[in-house]
Amino acid sequence: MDDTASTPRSRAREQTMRDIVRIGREHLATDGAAALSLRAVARDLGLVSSAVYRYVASRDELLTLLVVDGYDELGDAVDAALAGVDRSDHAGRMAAIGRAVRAWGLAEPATYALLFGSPVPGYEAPAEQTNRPGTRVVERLVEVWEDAWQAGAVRVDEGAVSPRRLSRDLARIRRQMGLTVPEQLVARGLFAWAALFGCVSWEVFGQYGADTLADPGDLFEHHLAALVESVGLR
Amino acid sequence: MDDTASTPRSRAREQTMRDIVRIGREHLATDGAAALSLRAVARDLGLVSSAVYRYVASRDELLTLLVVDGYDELGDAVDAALAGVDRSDHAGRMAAIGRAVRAWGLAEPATYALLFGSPVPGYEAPAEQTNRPGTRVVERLVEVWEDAWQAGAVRVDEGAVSPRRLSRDLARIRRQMGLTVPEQLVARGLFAWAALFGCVSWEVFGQYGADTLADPGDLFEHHLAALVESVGLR
DNA sequence: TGAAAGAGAGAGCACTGCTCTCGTTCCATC
DNA sequence: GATGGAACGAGAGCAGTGCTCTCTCTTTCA
Repeated sequence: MDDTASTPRSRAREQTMRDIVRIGREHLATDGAAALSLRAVARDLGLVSSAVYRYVASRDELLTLLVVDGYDELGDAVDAALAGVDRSDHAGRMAAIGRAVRAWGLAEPATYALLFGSPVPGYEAPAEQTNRPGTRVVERLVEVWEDAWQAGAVRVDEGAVSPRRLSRDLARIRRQMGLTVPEQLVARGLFAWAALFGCVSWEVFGQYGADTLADPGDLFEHHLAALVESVGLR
Repeated sequence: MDDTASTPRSRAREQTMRDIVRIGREHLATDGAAALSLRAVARDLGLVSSAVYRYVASRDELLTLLVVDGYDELGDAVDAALAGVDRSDHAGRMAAIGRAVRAWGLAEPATYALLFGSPVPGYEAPAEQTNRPGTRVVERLVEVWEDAWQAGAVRVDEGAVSPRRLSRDLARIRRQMGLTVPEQLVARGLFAWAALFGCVSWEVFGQYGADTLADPGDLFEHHLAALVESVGLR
């Protein structure tokens, strides 16, 4: 709590920081990451462009703020969705995560694109700020699979994965995350993770084409079934 | 053949157009789509910026040229990969398509991002120019599944897909493409299509993290097995 | 109370996409 | 074969961008 050290100036500063992120998100939503302009944010803020550099060192740093903000919002959405599903309903929990990701991606396509679309050229999200919020979703997925495994609700080969090089990597991941699931399930989990976001991206980015599907949500439910099946949940 | 109507000027024009696309691709590869600058292309071409507007109406039109060029190169890569696989080896053909997409994506990440990553804000690829080259890969995939189905090499539910709204869409797609495969396989095909590109995007866009895997190609082979399985190929 | 730090304004640099005008060069048609 | 028109390249210019530097004024804290 540094409320104790709060002066009028420091409070004003925090408010301005919040405003910058808020306005930045609005611009991101309307114009996309490539067109995100510090000058335009400054204008909306009623400041001259140079003044915002008191708060944000560069355009890239603003992007980082928006990345962290986006990951957190997505993480919160997933957590909220999971709150309504029984812990023993593993397939239901996995589907809930998928639906939450899809719903958030469709609601915030620009932020979704910033997080999961093309990397912004010349910009690398600083790992120390984005790693933790950025792994919230996959952590939840892993939790579901681990729960399901321990409940005996996963049908999967238990043999080692080939080649040995991959098997070593999967074993290390297992160890680092403290999992009891077999290597095969780690591999299938990585597949389901990438495939889930592939399905969502395909829809958010409009790859299906405009008039192909009456309601893409119907197809997504079908995709979810395939994803649940791919990790062997029953 | 409009070689007959070829004048020195028209030939020079065609050469300049080719140069613009070539230099544009170089800039795309080094700086990404967002940083693609007509002025920089003009400089490399030895022209003043306004002169390139004689050839390309706008930055967006240059993007369209690069999109078409990219789709065609990817399509050629997939066709070349398929040429080496026996027509009756359906799983092998599907895997070959996947490997070709992955290899091309890793070799041309900027163009891959332009085609399959975040949409460029304010830019919509004109369907009449990009539709045909843009559907070459999925057409090949569909061919493989259709072949496999007709050879009795697919294990899939034959019942109608629910809900009825989705079933109607899938039936229409079946009809429009002249397929004999059941609706369930169309749905699974759409899943495999999106999931395949999800797996490739995850790798090209660096979502796995830098030091997670010794050779991501090993994991991709595992992903391919899951994809083949997801459409019921045997 | 006075020095230090924070905040905003404004000018400026190099860059962008794009438009307009101006001579020059080529080419098809009379 | 001359000629009018189209194509071409250059250059200036507009409005925008990220970012830096300097200047002034205000707040904070010792």
